[in-house]
Amino acid sequence: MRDPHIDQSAQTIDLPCGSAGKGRTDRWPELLEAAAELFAEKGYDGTSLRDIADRLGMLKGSLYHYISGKSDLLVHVMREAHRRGLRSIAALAREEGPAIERLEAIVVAHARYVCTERVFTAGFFEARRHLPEARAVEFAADERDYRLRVEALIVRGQDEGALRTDLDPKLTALCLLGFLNSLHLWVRPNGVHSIRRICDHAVMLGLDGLRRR
Amino acid sequence: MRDPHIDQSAQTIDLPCGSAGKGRTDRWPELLEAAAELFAEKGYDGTSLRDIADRLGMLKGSLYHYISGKSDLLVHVMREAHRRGLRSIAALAREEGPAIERLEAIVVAHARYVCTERVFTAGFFEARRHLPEARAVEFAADERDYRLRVEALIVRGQDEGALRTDLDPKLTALCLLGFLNSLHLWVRPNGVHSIRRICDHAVMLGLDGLRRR
DNA sequence: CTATTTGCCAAACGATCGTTTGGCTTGAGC
DNA sequence: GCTCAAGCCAAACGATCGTTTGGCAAATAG
Repeated sequence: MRDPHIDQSAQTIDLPCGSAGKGRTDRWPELLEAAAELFAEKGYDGTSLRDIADRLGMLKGSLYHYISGKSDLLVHVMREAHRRGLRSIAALAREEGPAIERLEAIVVAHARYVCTERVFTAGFFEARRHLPEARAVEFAADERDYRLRVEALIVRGQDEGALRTDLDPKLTALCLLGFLNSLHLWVRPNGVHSIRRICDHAVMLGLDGLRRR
Repeated sequence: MRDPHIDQSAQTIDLPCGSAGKGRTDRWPELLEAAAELFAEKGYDGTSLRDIADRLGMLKGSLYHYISGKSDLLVHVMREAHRRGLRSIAALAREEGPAIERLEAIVVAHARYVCTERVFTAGFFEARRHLPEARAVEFAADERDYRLRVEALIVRGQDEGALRTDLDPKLTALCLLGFLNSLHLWVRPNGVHSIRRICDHAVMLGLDGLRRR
């Protein structure tokens, strides 16, 4: 069986399917979206291949033309989530300028991504839970790198006099990122609060604090 | 089959088992702890009754002397989590005194509970996902009540001049509680950070903010 | 002592799971 | 027109799931 997805380089942003064909139907994007959506909604173990196939209007056995197995979808959901947001957000941590401004930009971008790409964010964390250790390391390095850069920004913010010095950089980074990564758990797609306001409040809670100055 | 658990009033703090017996083995607490632990670790659908029975050293069929079915465990895990912490934490929101002090007390107590009772907190949110709508309303009312009280405290804190007035009370309460409820996702039981320090940082992030004053 | 209940085992049930196989249909390339 | 691969259906596989049933051994009550 063909499997153009497994070996696809994580560096490219091309669709995992090597569809250079012209008029052929290729439902890989649909499959990926359906898998992420169902994983986010019902969990990995709670989603059967039949559920996914139903959403595409096909039988579960037919999915094996696109994937090598159910666990295969986990990796691709994570890669897609990774591709859609984490990489570009992490890039913000590498730019220059005052640390406090970089932190603000990161918080806003991270919050915006988690809120707008709710499905893939939830799918990402759901997938990570069920990924075997060997597969998880592929993404763990990037996450760790991202967290360390935020940590470094906090340290630099302290040195530059913008951030209070009585907090532990690592613990603070964990709190901040943990908070941002949990937004998708309660933010609702068509909720009463606009994403813009949610991002504003994320900055207020994360950086400014609630206390009056 | 007996089922002393289903009809047990949610008001008492007695163990769900009516074990007035003297020397009998009654492994209900073990069962509850094992279920919560496995649900938190592997998820509800990822945990089989055989997994739970194995941890107690018995066969899966034997569990039906304690429960009426697998979904039954969900309700009991949530009730236990509810009993252990949420009720006492919510009580803090009803006490008197300056709003800002009440908020601080709530944040500390909530963070401490989520960190110390990691298993039942994770089990609580895992259980809530898989609870049928009809069962979920039993707990939704308490959660909503708790959130509304935090909201009211934020409003009062604004009126008293302790909190900044440019934030939306409801959205802020959602952010704050969402942050606290997500601590269990990355806090590790025997991690390098003490619970005390984690609580301190939760207050810093949630109330004081990171910026230097 | 006997009678009854508790706690658990042993075995089986139907249902559903992920996965495999073989074949049909359609459209592209030569 | 022929060839070949893509895309999907149909049917089956063994494994595991939650659940039920019958029964045995020990402890309790009378």
